[in-house]
Amino acid sequence: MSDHLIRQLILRDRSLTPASRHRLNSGFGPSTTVPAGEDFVAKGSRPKHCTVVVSGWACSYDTLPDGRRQITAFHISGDFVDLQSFRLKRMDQGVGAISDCRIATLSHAAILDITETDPHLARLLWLSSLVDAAVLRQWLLSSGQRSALEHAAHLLCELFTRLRGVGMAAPGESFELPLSHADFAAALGISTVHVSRTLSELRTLNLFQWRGREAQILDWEGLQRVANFDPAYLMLSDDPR
Amino acid sequence: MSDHLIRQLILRDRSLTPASRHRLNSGFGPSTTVPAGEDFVAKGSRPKHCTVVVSGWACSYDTLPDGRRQITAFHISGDFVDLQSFRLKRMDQGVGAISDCRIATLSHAAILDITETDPHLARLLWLSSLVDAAVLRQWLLSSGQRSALEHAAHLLCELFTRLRGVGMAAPGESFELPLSHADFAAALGISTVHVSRTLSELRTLNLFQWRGREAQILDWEGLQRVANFDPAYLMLSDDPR
DNA sequence: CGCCATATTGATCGGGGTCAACGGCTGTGG
DNA sequence: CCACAGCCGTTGACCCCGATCAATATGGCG
Repeated sequence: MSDHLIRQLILRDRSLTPASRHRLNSGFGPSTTVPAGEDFVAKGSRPKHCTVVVSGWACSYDTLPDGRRQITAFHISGDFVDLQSFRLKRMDQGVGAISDCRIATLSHAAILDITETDPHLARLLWLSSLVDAAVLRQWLLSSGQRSALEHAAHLLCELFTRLRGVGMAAPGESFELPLSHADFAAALGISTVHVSRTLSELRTLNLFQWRGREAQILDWEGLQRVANFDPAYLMLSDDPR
Repeated sequence: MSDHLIRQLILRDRSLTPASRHRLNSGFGPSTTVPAGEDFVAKGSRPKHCTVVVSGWACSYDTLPDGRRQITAFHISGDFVDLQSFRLKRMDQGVGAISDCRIATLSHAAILDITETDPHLARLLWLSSLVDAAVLRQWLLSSGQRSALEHAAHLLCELFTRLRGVGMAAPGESFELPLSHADFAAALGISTVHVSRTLSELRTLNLFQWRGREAQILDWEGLQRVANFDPAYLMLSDDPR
């Protein structure tokens, strides 16, 4: 179990005690691997545990009967992919691997026990699901009000900020973005053709470039300005403001 | 304090004890009134309590600097409007009254105490925020993939089902829908002009009609079919399935 | 090397936006 | 009791962002 989960939690609450950290870590089973493209949580299932991404990229998605597909979240190293399953019981969406992934699970029984005996840690898990919801609200704002260019820029700002939170990206450097244009399109709610045109516009504006699995932000200030991005909702920095 | 909040919680967990119910209820301050159109939770504020709608309709929304506005949730009687403020501290959106509202508040201190000493009730509050997130995922799916007609139908199905949950709507009867077309448009992410056209199409299809504040579903099965609506995500029925 | 996925580019189409004029309701003051 | 204002909803005309269709690169991999 990599420590990216703990690292994210500490970014959100410095007062997490070593005892709680250890307790959380020791609750996980051994990590397993999932090949790219394979689902590891099925829509409609009733999981008995919650899953964390240890390495690689995954996404949550929902589909309409005729095949239209909406990605509702991207999950990177250290993210819970289905914390909601602890209480919702039945998955209202599927979760699949985008790249080859390693994943680890924490049983619902263990989480129940945390809520009974470690309220501080329990509140932190609750916070984690609240941040997921805050991200969803931003996606909804983007989907409803932002243009394709603004929407793409905003999503890239979000992903970069989150990757930075677990040390997988740094300002000025390129970072790994193992998505296909089809994934990106399913997250933005636009066609793959328009993804291609939108990315080429971002490149033309000297804001962002992406070739294969390697992406790079060329103008961080400019990209945030286009997107109207404010990272506060991600709760990944300690500055109290 | 009306009992719609408790009613909703019990729909989601029958095992809520009378002691917990009483404890929750007695934590609320006296209810106050808010006139239609007025905001009662400001974006960027740091609330010290969470607010519940006792009667009337409210909405959460976010705006872009140039004025584009996205409603992210409608709140009816018995709904928490900002449960996330308990942990997120800073509101990432505003909440305003759509019709004249009565509201009541529960201090963060009281919620903190609940998490320390009544884990069962705490889990139920957590569930409540998880259902809010499930609703958001449906809104995102609608916004990204459904046509305006499907999207409108889906939102109407959601609202009707939730109103029924608190006894404010019944199959075959008309119900109060105190929204303007502008509100509806800001929730769907379309223009008011297109709201008008879309509603007129629903009327033409004999699915739904709405005049002034009074709305009526003409064909519940048909409306759900157009919307591809499955109420399971709202967690408002007890059937275990 | 050749295959199949994925990405790009061009041409055309269409859902929904924008602009504008009009109609209907409600409230307020004369 | 009417006049009129203001807001909200409706309808028509036209426009544009992004969808769709189609042809053409590109590239990872057996």
